[in-house]
Amino acid sequence: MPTLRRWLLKTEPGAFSIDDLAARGIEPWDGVRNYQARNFIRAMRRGDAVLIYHSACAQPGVAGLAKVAAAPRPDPTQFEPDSDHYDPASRATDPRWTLVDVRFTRKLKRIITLDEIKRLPGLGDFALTRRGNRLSVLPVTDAQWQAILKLE
DNA sequence: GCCAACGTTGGC
DNA sequence: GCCAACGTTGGC
Repeated sequence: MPTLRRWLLKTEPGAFSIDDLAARGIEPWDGVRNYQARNFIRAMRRGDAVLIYHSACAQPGVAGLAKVAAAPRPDPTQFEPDSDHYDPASRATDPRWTLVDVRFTRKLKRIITLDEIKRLPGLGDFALTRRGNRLSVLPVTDAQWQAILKLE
């Protein structure tokens, strides 16, 4: 039995919020165009647990929980000329960008804010609270996961 | 809307 | 391969 891992996915709620994910059930997490984030996506496995994080909004923070619904697969939007995420340099024989399908688990009772998370002691090295943090997909340790959810 | 951080691009 | 310019992210 492989170890299930934990991740954090950012989304701008103005574009796609936890409520949108709740309504959709499963959503292909497309449009990630950063190599470090992509490499984390490629490391994901079906069943991995995910924190859904609202960014670039009035109250940045963790809004809900989800799971990786299936193994990573090529992001089809990279081949769609009309897509904002079109990448003319990507080849079908060797797709550059990858996505996972994300399944809604539940919405938190309240937003656990970035400010609260920053104040947590003992988080260790955490990409979310690192200076200049811009990664939209990042790993979460068991200890970080538990410390964050304990705030709910 | 501002701006710091930081990834990417492209001239050389 | 260097590095300045540029674009994007995201907190505030």
